[in-house]
Amino acid sequence: MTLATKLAHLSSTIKSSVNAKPIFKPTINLSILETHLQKCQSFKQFTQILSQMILTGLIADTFASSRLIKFSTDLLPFIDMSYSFKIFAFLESPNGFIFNTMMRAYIQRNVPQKAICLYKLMLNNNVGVDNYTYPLLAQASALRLSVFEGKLIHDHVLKAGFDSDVYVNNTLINMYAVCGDLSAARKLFDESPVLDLVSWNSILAGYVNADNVEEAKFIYNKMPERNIIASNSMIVLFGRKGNVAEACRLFKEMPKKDLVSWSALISCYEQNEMYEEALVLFMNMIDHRVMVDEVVVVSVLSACANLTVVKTGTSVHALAVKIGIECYINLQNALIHMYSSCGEITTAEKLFDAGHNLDLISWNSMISGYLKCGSVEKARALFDAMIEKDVVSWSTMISGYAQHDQFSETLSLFMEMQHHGIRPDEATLVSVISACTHLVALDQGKWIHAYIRKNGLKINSILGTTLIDMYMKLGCVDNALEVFHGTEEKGVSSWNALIIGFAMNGLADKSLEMFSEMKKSGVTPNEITFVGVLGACRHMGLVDEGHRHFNSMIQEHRLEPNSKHYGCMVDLLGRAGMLKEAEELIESMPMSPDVATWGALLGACKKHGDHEMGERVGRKLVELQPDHDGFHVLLSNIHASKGRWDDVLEVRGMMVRRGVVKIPGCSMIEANGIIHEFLAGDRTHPQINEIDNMLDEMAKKLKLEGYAPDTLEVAFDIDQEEKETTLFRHSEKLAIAFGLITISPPNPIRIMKNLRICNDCHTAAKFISRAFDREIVVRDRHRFHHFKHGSCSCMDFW
DNA sequence: TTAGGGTTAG
Repeated sequence: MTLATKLAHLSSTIKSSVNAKPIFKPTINLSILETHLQKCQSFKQFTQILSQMILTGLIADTFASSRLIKFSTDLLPFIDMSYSFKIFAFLESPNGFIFNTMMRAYIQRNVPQKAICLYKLMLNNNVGVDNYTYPLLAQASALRLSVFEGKLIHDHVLKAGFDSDVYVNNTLINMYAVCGDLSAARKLFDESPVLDLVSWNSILAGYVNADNVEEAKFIYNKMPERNIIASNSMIVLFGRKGNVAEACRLFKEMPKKDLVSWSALISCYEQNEMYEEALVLFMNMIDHRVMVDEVVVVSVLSACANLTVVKTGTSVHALAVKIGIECYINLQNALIHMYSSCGEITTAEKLFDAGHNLDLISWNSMISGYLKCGSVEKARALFDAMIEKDVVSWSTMISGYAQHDQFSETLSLFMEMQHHGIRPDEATLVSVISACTHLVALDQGKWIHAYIRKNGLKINSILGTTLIDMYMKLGCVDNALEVFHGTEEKGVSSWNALIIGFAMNGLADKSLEMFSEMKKSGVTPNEITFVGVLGACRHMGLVDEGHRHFNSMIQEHRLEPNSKHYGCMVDLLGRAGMLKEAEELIESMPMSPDVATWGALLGACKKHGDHEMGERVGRKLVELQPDHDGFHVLLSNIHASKGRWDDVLEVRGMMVRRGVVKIPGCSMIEANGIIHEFLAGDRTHPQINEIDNMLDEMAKKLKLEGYAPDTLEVAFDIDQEEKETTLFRHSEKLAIAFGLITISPPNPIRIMKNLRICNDCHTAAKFISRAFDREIVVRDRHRFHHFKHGSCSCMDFW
């Protein structure tokens, strides 16, 4: 559309929109126009001025119409841009001034493409461009992030001969920098005949935003004059790069600081997880009577959220109200986030309900707040109510499920996320993988690993650790190793996952080997490392080596052993039959021994048949934790193994009186992507008949192999044959039978049990692995058992 | 004659 047709088209619109018949005789002229416009209070008054201008013909005066356009686009908030454009289009021959004003208005409203269109219109209609036009065009290209367009503008600048105008050059430098073409920006900067402070700041900003510390430092050091904006940018850059010391040094050296300087350093602390320092500096800032605004308050609130200091957060909130900045959307987000992070969900709820036009961040904060205080359902309801969700919303909800042990929901929500085409990030995948681990969903876990590889996602230290942990816990040692070697940033946790994983899988020597390799590579072991190392010794029965590591932990690495480490040692000694030493170690503990430690000793008593000590420890334990099912069961089993059925009944009676419910043994197995669960004696599985047949076949084959049921495991006073039947319907055996039917060789049959595998099932599994020539992997509450050719990786030491 | 401007930092 040419300008002429455009004008013709629009002049009819504008004529009908203004009051063509003013009540008063039109009196307007150039000398009073400015006063009228300044006094103009409403759209109606404005249309009266406009109609008077049309009727008097004043509109044809370019100066008058340029004032009209300036007021309508910039000074009168009740006139919208489309109306201004109608006036503009109505003008017979707008000059360069008027074009520039319109372009500026479009750029301010973030519609740069219209500014570019106007420029084309200018060229087509031979409207003279000037040195004010090009900075606007450079800015428009910068907003559109189009170097292509920016280069064209640059060409026009050269042709039109404005290349020695410092404004023009500065906006072009900025355009190149914003669009990421730093070499073009630098070339222009180096070749520009005119440079001022803004030129230096613009090129510096380019390097700062590109995180190019070298070049930024070079420019900063060469600047003819240190200016506050440049120093502020450098603080920001150092902060982003984690170089807090440099940022601090620069801040201290600055002869003059402004609000942004303080705020930059506070945010630097906040970004580098130095939350306390951020708060201290903020207090300092207030003491120095520096003005505070909403940006710095947002940083400070985030620090409060991370430190969960709701008291400080509340006073910062009060300050925000006092200085009248609480209406800012970012501030509202920060407040809601702070309160919900601190567990003050009711306060967060109030702000959330009262706020309007709150953005995604607030919704996400509320979801995580609800999850933090355990209201999974409320979180889900809010999540479902969201019209727009981002990856954070999905990840928050997904990890919420995982944190509340709702692993099936974790996976199904992840599937839904995929369905919506949302790309998961590392945080999402960590939760999903951990859910796979808990559900023994190896196929799904492998699928996610493949997804990571296919999509080229970076395996950072946390994600790597989660994957290693999954493969180890699912008995896939080789895959775990492969992930470990493929992880670039190996943190102490990556090593830990490997050390613990090897130990768990019965490869204690590998575990200890890794430990020395870890030390060689310069990674400092932590408490968790020693849980793995001592665990490895425990699984192998390496009493001396265990002692050595335990002592080195204290003497060499200056780590304080916690109850877990003591528990390991007690278990190690106890299993080796050194019951006396184990009991002494418990008594020497600096902290009061936890139930797990006593439990380890109780287990050892049972194993070594120390009835006297077992009873003593057992009674202590049931007193210590009267609601714990396992200890009652263990105590009653000790009695049962001695055939003391009266005592068994007494313990069982105690359990009934105390309302202790024995957690039923449950085995899980994944087949074709579906998780199947079996309880002892379970007959609910749809393929129960086939399973029954397989159980019969198993029984026959096992008898031939010489298997004898270990009826001592059945702690009920029932007859022998009945005991054998009960034994043969243990959940592990049901799962193995099901595995034999559904999982084709050579794939191993992988089973997870919530409790420890019982003696008889352990023996039976060994026999089955030989009789059926199948590999069986059972992960129980404690560790792994890889059954192959009639023996187990734990070498019967568990 | 009168009128209009650019850039950077938390």
